Amino acid sequence: MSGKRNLIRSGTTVDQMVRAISDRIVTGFLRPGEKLDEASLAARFDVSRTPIREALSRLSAMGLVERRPNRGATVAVVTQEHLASMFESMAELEAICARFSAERMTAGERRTLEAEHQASARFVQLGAEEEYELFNTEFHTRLYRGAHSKHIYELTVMTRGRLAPFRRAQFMLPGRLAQSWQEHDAIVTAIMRGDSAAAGTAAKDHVSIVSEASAVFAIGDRPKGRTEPFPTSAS
Amino acid sequence: MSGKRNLIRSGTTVDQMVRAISDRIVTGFLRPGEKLDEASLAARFDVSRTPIREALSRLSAMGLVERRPNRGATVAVVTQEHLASMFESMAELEAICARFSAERMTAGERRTLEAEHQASARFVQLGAEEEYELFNTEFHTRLYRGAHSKHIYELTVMTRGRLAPFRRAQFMLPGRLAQSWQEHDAIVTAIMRGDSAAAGTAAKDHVSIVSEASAVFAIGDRPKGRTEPFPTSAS
DNA sequence: GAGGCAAAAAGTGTATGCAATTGCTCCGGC
DNA sequence: GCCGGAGCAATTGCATACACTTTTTGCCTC
Repeated sequence: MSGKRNLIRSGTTVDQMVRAISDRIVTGFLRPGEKLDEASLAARFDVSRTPIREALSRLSAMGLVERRPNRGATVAVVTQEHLASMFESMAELEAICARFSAERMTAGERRTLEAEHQASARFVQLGAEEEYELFNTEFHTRLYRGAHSKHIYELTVMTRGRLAPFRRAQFMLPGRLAQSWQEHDAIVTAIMRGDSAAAGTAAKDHVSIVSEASAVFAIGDRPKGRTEPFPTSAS
Repeated sequence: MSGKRNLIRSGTTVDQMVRAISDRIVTGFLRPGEKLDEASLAARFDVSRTPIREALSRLSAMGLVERRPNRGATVAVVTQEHLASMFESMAELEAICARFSAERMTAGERRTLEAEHQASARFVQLGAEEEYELFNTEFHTRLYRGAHSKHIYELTVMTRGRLAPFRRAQFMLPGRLAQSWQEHDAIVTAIMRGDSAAAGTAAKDHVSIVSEASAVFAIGDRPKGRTEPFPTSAS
């Protein structure tokens, strides 16, 4: 009743539903294991069941909800173990990307990577977390692209997307910005040297540290009812 | 018209459509880049557009078709490069699984792995390709499970599923059975020793060789109109 | 004759209604 | 008192109808 969808910014209806539902899951408004009734959701957002169904499909593919035929959908229960497993995978994937980047990046790609990385030092000095976070995403994307392997890229981006809800607060920790830059520096240096092994381990360590900083934010541990909006797409 | 769906064995209608369409893609009856019109497909299989749409969504998630909003779906064009990228990813993923298996498998898992592997030697002697192929799938699944990392497992199984259409003929090559067993043996030996590095490289090499044997079978290279049935699910 | 605009046709996206499956409750039997 | 089955309610799956977007086609203008 209260959900007037013409207020929410556009895109196809399904996209809106995906955003709306994933937001409610990620913010803890919908608790893990909770049943997602199609009719209720449709009524809640004032749309028909059709886009809800498709949204649930997509969310299922994203790993945020689980669907069983003829039995409806529930909010995915992400255990501490599963979360750890995802971070672990992320570390391995980033390591692969870094290794491949060290071997395969073109001269131009290397130049840009290094230049942008050096430029980001400014954000660290200023303590500009917002801007650094933005750069950070771009930095990693550059690494994924540099691997020159479309499928690795897809796997990595997908995994990052699944992890996005859990890593929001990583730069809140004091000194994290400077440390992150140092870790990036190790990766960049190794890549510039073409040292794939070093690049791989540096990348893996980088993610592992982020992992530890974020592990506290498992969905199940979050208090109910948080409603502030934030982007769920990791871009 | 000709598509009597009550003859096709059961499961939900969407499942049938997924099977039917993916079969037609994989057998080359539907060519890469070809437009998939929802209405036509619905008429062809004598169902409504609703399950067709959901099937296309799933196939899109599987990577077999590509969808663009408001512009319909097309059969995914898998280039030689993309295929190589998938095999490369597969090699890396299997390497990770093997490494983790070497480190984390329980005593029971190791015992079973070794026992089953030894038992499979019999299939090699007999030249029982069918049975060996079945065992082979199970062997690799055991490896993925042994990594004790749910997300790595998911990524690996997903990638294997995407590759399944392209690796059918790998055991047709003469001597491939025996060679495959030898490669498995190297992996198993390393895992039993707990030598994760050796297990990783052995697994990577194993996949790389399979990759070379299968690379010829890119979808684009296949003649049109092949209709013999074969399983599309990699189980 | 070429380019562009507009209207119609084709096709996707969404809504609604009906069929089928699941899970539950209630009744009867052991 | 407990277990099992039949009927019923609730919910998902599928079909059909309608709305909107995109693309094509044909006409008009330059």
